[in-house]
Amino acid sequence: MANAAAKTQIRGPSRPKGQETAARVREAALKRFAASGYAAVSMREIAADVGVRPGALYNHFLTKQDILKDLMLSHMADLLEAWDSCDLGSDMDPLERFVRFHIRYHLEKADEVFISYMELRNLEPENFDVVEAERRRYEAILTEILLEGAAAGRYAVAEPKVATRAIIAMLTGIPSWYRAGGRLSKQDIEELYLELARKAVAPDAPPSLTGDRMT
Amino acid sequence: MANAAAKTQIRGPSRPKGQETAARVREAALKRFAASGYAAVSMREIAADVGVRPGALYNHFLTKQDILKDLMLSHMADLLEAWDSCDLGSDMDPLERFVRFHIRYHLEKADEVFISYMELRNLEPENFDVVEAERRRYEAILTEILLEGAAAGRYAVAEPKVATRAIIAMLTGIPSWYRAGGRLSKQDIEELYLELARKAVAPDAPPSLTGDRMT
Amino acid sequence: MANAAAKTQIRGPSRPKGQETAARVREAALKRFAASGYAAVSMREIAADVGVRPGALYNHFLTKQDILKDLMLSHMADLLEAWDSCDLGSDMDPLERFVRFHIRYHLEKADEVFISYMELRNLEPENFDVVEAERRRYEAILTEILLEGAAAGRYAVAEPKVATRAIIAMLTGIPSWYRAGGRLSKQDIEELYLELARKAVAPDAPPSLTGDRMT
Amino acid sequence: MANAAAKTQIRGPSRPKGQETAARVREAALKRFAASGYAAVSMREIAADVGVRPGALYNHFLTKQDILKDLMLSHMADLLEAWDSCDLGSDMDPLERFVRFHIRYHLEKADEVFISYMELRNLEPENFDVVEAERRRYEAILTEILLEGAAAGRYAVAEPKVATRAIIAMLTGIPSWYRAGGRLSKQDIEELYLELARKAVAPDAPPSLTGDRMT
DNA sequence: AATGAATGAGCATTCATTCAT
DNA sequence: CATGAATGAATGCTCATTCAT
Repeated sequence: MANAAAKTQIRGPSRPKGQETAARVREAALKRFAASGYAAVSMREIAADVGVRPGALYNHFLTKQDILKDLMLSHMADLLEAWDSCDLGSDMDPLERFVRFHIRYHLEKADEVFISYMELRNLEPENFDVVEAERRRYEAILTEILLEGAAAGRYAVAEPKVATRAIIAMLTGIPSWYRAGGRLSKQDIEELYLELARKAVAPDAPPSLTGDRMT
Repeated sequence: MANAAAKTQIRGPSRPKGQETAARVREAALKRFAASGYAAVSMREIAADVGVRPGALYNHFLTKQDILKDLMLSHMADLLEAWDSCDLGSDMDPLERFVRFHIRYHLEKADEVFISYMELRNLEPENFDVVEAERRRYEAILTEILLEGAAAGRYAVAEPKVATRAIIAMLTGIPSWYRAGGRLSKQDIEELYLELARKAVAPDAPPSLTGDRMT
Repeated sequence: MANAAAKTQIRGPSRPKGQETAARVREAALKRFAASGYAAVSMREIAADVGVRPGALYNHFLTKQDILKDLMLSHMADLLEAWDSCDLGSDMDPLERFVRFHIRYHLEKADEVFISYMELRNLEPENFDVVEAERRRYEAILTEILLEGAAAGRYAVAEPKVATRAIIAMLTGIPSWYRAGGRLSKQDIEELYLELARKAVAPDAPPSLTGDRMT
Repeated sequence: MANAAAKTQIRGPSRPKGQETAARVREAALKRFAASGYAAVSMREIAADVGVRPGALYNHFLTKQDILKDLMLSHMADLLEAWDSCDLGSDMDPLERFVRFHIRYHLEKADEVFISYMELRNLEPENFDVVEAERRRYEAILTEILLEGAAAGRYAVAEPKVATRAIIAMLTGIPSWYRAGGRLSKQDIEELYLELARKAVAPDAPPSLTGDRMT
């Protein structure tokens, strides 16, 4: 967790009120931004959600932009940290591991993911650059997996960077249509997308009948 | 062309001034909405781009919402119409045809495509429903292709609807990173994504012949 | 008159409403700024005085600062113009002419004068510089009078610039205590200050009894 | 020293911390008020200058208005007290003594003097009345000097109260343009203004002897 | 078809001040 | 004495929209 909220307990619970409020602001803003978009959300609405007067928000965030920045930066940090401490079996095929991790994380943190894509253009350039750098770091993880796998002959990818973007776009689209309680469970979706991704980069299927593939 | 403008073109160039203005409004709004988002764009900005006072916009569109609706509805109509009159060889494999069409169209109409994804939530429910219906019609085209291809044994897709969304998400992500003049040409990209899509739904290497693979 | 209001009649009374409103805004702002100070006056108050909603003010002035700038710049321009077209007998002693003009003008335009002194620090640097330049031009008029008079032996001034500031400060103080209907009429005040100013720069009184002054 | 701080100094340095803070608040407020005007200065700014949080100011002053009142009342008291204990030779001509005292005091306490003129209108009526009374007391000093001098034939003043205001306005204008290190030293200015003031109220050259002037 | 002026609601933000800790 | 958090009101300004001209 890279949330600013994490700093709460430094000096014990001496002044927990403000930290709680800040956390509730983050929470309310996240939902509102995801639902209506940054520009369409007013500080008044966030304040009302939190149960506080608008002016009080400024005890916790300098500006509205600062709330967005906080949400997006901590989301990216959380994502990378979550991958680093991903507890999916390390014996699993790396692509499978990445796909399963990505789907699970993106379904769990749908709002964070959504605004991190939708609100990029509302970030001030400096913050935009930070988020972009983190995004590239995340993509690099998959690119590296593809490169290594290709070198080992497990995958066939002409352009690992392109394949990276293609797979990530494919997976990231899931939360936009997945609805809990639908026909397909998260498990089902995970398996289906895993197969699509795996096949997309699979070594070329032997021209059907050529048994000479043991090279 | 499904642009509202087209609908009144019937009587020749009798009233070219207003039509022209309306077209310039559409053009300006399209660029602004794509760049900053519907909520962040003001009628004043659009008017300034067009070279007209804000009030004049209301001679051409009832409301700001109406401009968005016009752009999104006509985009969806244009997209479906473009598919219907797609001139890619009808002897081409249907999936290949769809992929090539989709990539070309989405790279050519990047702004329209972008806002049709980003601004869905800013559409009033009624307009939203129309756009959604069109989108489903478009997706149904690919789903149908996959179903038919699967029936013919050309593709293997466990869940054609899921595969549809996966492929479309994959392809639609292209304009977000493609830059003209980059290392890869549109042609290159088309081939790369075509291969990814094709393999993703390729029939599993016939189990009979894969016993010699490193299971 | 250098007031923007003067531009009103360019194209006949075709759109007189806006010009009238702008004039009323200037008038209301002038009184409020003089009474309470620029920083303490709200756009809402001005709008209420004018009988208009706050937003309407922005059809006539870009910002609150712009109103202040308009008032101060046009005051300085008016002042210099008034001096140029001053109809006090040109046969009058120049100092007398300046003193009478200054007192009359400053008693007539008390509010404008007041804010032009009090609100200098609330002007943005660029506008401040303009006003300061005008003020120096105005002071230069008196300095020139003193210099010429001294050269002609009519006045004795060791430092014309210092004497200028001294006299102007003395005269400009009048509106801060003068109240119409008081014991002294404007006429009285004019004569009294004229005498003080005249004597202040009078050639040194001959050490009382030395009749040798005909040099 | 008439500072409110002085009034609680009775028990020695028993509580130096609070006294120090109050003094620093006064100091910071003085500079800010002089630079930007009372209305344009926020308690937050003062607090920041002092190195304290806004709420802490209220341990030393009841309100923002109270700080202004404190500064202005103590300035007027200090001014009168300084005159009373003025150490300029008592054999000096009283007008000269007043002029020299006034210039020196006003150049030394430029900020205090400045706000005591500029912020009068921001004083609540009660405090305003007190300051006005003190100001009249101060002016009365010069009026008395002129009256006595006139009675003794040393000066000629038709209206001592008018002359008082004229001279004080003249002298008080100095700090608005004087800059240390300029061409004229404080000494120079003192002499120049002294001469102007002296001559302004000088007895008319005895009419009997002025027949030879260029009437 | 376009303008200039207006509206009424809303915006992000700041303010002086309070008060429990 | 100082703090951090809050309030309630206000601030300058922008907005989509209307409408007489």
